[in-house]
Amino acid sequence: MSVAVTIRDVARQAQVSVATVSRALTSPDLVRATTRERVLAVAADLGYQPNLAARGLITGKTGNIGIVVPDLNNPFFTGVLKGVQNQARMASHAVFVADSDEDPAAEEQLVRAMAKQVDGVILCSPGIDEQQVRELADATTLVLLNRRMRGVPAALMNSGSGMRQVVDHLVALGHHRIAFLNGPRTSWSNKERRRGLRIAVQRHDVDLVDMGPFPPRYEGGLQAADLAMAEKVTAIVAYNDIMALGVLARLRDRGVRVPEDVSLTGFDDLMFGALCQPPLTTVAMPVVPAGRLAVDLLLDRLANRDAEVRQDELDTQLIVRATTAPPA
Amino acid sequence: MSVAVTIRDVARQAQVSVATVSRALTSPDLVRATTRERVLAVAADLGYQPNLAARGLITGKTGNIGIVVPDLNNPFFTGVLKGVQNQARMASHAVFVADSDEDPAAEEQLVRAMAKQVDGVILCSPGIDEQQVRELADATTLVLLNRRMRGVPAALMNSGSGMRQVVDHLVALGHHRIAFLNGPRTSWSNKERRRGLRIAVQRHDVDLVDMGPFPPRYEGGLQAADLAMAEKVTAIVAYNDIMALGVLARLRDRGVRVPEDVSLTGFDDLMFGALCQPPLTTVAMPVVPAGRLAVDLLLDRLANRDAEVRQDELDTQLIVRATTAPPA
DNA sequence: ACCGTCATTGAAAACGTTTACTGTGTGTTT
DNA sequence: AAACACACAGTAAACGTTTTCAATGACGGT
Repeated sequence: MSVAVTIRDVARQAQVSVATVSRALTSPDLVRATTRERVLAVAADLGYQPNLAARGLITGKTGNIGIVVPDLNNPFFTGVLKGVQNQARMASHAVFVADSDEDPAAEEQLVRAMAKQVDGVILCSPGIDEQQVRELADATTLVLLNRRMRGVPAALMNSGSGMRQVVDHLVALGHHRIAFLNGPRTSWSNKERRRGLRIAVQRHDVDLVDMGPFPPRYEGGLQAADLAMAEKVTAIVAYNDIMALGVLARLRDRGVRVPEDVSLTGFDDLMFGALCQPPLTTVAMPVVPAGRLAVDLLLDRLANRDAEVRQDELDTQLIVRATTAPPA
Repeated sequence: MSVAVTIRDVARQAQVSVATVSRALTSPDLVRATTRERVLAVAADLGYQPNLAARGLITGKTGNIGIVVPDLNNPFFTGVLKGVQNQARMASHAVFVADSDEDPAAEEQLVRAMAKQVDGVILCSPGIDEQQVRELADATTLVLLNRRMRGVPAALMNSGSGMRQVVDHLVALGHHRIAFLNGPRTSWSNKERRRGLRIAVQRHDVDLVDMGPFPPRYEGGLQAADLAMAEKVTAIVAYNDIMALGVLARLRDRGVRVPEDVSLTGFDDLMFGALCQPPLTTVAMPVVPAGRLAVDLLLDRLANRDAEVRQDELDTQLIVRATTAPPA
């Protein structure tokens, strides 16, 4: 455990005042070149790293950003986290992460706890209610991810467009009766996907069977599969990949062939969709870019607090693999 | 954006000195009950939250812990992260996370950058070399995850025991010639798994074909599958689940049936191993508990710096699913 | 009545920075 | 030659806490 080297140590060894050291490091143009170099050399030599806490105390900026997600085991959120991490590093910011275990109450508390230690927080919370989000936006600088709300900056993914691509694809294959397996009704994502789907469907001659809600997990898919088959649909659009995998497993157990007997699509493009058999047709969500974008929006907002509120939308992309085909 | 309320505001409103407020919050028994209550009431009323940075400045403790992982997209590490997050929250610590993108150089730099802002860091770094880890251990309080090193606390998972269970299982099924597909040679995990395998194999009459190294990913499995089949083995033990999935896909494409023609095992028990077809026999790593344990070890060490170095080991568990069967 | 103990509080120093404010000297303009 | 601007560097105040030290008063024992 090496003892901490402070700005004072550097100052002494470089024969200057602490102010000069500080300036040499943070506003180089304020000190003469020769002095600056001497200071920097000493600093490097001693392995000096400024104490961010002390700096933050006076500047009011911590150089940290926070992100709270509902579940770190969900690849969707870790993708986002990866993007956040990455972009934050580029801007030499550190990242606080908190996992709420899908508990909206915890989410609110976590954001508040973070608020003191970060310049702003990125909130991935499909569940928490609008009123509370607004209060949080008051308490700290907030950026929402994959959720739109008036007056709050947001990094969005255009799932409507993804759903349109799905429908166009299925219709082109000749499907006329399609089931949608809803995820949680209250989730912003589900609303968006459902909305996109309905709009897309209206442009074609297609029956949409709106089913659920189901838990957005493997088990939800197992349960939904039989219900969907009973509706005599020729294609099933699942709320997300994990559910689709559940559907796939249940259909296989029942001897229903995919895509020969029924087509199936997922949403999110989690890695294992590509690895399973047959590989899953799905919509790729730009999660990592979205994480990046969220950081940009946050930093942007911090830089000039009274610019217009940006809500940027990233495009999604249909990935056609092997679970979709013309109906029998 | 609410203005920050400081300890001074509380002091003024409660008609006491700042010292008393501080005491009321951090060492309640030092102030008279009636005063304490008044202070606490005012604090709650104003929504006062102490500024951790300022506190840290004087106490030397930040109340934060850091974790650096090679890849946030790898479920193994996010499992650990989840455990860390969880346990840290219990101890009211916040968590810094950094993703090194598998770059050992970045890992070192990230740990150093974190060092100033955290009380200690948990390092999940199979790759970084021992000398550097030692230097880092000097710079901050370090706990290693899934890697053993003299003098450094570590949260370990007993992969040796997992490998023994795999071998016993395969031998019981009647296998005599088994391939092991190595992951990266330098990785501590690979060494451990390989060591466990070799020891287990010696107790039986079994030929072990030691192959690789292969990249520990899907593509590595694709590549390894053909090589392993050429060795006329009846069972393949892959370094991890992702590789095993690659093997599975390649074998299916070649028309080799699993488990009828060849048995296959993975390692890690990532979720999708259970979801694929056929479900993968593998070894479950207690990743979340390991994350928890790491936090405990870290906090322990911080509490009394000169206690003995703990290196605790968690048990692994063979999960028999459908990719293993008696040889043809 | 005096002394010592103890509980309770306040004043002020410290933590490691940044940043106004001040003070030098140098060069340029008149 | 005087005046002035300016580049550079130092002094000290601030940021929001915790903690040492000292002060006050109450109380019990002699």
